[in-house]
Amino acid sequence: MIFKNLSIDCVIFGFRDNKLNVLLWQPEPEIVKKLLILNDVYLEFKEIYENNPALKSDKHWGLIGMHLPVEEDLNDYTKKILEMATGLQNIYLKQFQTFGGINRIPHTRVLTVAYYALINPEYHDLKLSPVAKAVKWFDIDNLPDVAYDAKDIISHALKTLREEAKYHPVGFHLLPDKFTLNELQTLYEVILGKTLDTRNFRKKILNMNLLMDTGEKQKHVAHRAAKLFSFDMEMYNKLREEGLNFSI
Amino acid sequence: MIFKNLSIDCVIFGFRDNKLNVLLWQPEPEIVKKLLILNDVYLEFKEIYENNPALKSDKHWGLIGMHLPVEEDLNDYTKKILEMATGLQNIYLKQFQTFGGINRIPHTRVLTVAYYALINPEYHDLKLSPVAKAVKWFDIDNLPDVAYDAKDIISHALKTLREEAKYHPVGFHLLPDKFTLNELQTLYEVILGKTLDTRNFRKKILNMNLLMDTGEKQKHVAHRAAKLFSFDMEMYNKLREEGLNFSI
DNA sequence: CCAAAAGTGTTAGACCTACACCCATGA
DNA sequence: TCATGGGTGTAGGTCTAACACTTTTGG
Repeated sequence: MIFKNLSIDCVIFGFRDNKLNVLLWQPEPEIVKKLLILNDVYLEFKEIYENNPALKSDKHWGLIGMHLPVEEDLNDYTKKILEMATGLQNIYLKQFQTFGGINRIPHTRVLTVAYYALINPEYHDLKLSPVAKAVKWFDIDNLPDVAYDAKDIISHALKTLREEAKYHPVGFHLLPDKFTLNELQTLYEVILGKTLDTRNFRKKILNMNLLMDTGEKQKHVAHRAAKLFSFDMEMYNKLREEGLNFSI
Repeated sequence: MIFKNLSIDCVIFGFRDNKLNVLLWQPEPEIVKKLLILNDVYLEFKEIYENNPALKSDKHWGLIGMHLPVEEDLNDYTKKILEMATGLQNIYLKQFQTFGGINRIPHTRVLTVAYYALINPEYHDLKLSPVAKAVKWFDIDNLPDVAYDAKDIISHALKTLREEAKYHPVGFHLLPDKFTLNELQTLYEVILGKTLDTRNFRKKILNMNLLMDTGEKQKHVAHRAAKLFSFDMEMYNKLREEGLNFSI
């Protein structure tokens, strides 16, 4: 049994080509069917699906999400949805808002608990996901037509992420294990929406003792190769707890 | 019609006797009945009520909240609940988390959208509320027995409030319109859980240009009378947007 | 050797911290 | 006049902001 009036949506952020992207899906009938069978909720879901023509449109994309089964824990089930959609485990995930407007979805009343997730698209293996064919990254400044109030949800997620990134070192989840200082700087410029001074940025970051020099360097680049850093989990967890001021 | 598996809970914070307090209620049958009739949802609510013996206990207190009527907007309805419970309008209110654990409430599955509110107890008129007799302030470090997972919800609310207070000037909602710098300092000491240096606190606060000297002073106090300040709404809104570092 | 990005240091000003005494008031 | 809390200044250290050139690499 699922809650017909309660769904979960995930705004999955990734950092690609120096831009923030969001992972959206387009529910194709075959894929939806597969998903539903996997979850033993076919009939109920089918009803919801049939009653929502927008879900079948091939012009509209949607946030990755589902209705919550009655017997599932809210947070745990969201993790399952994410694993299914990305093939990744241990994703950074944050519940940020529950949307409960009256007319957000026509002809029915559904509340949506919204989460955002931060992943590194490099590690995201579309082939591992049963919904692979319908999943695609979109530049956050260039979203397609999107179902219902997904745009609101995305912009709210972005606002919350920006706020969080000011004071907590969350941005790292969007990078590969090894990254250059310039990649990190660009990421923060994109998240915070302003340009940063390179020298000051480096000083500040390195002073936090958050980064470890891996000893490796970039390879095959047509310019001086940059050092690769990874981040120190222990310090990361400490700074996450304490908070920090990143509003450079 | 109400959502039987979706409720709203409000953690209402007030600042009394130099301590953070929470407003809790004890649903007495008469009062519950009144509430239910007011909301035209008597029968459904009665069923929920009858099936939850904990709600009738006179040992347990609960957060102020109700199930959401299907035709009501989530945020708007929460405001209504608050107005009903406190007699106040325009309360500072923040949705901070939706609780969706499987066994949070025995024998039934209810998800709860939780909010916290900040009010100044001075202005809170119990007589204006239809649930007046059952409502009481409790010191946050000295809570009574509480229904279900209310303790979790309260401690989560407190954590979120602390986090918010570090970077946004929200504490002011807990004070009367006119207050002394020492009241403000004590409030921040309580919220942040540490003592602050008086001289440094004053310098920092006054430098923000957030406070206006009302020209008035305390009266009838057995010591030098302190200046009364109010705060500048314009600057307040600016600082709320921008964020600030209050982690003194 | 050229293009492209990596990497680096200094200075002036702002802000933070630590710290101790006199002042105004009512009882 | 005393008890109580209100109110103030300074100095040293740390952090921030602004700013331009040299280094390394592959093509």
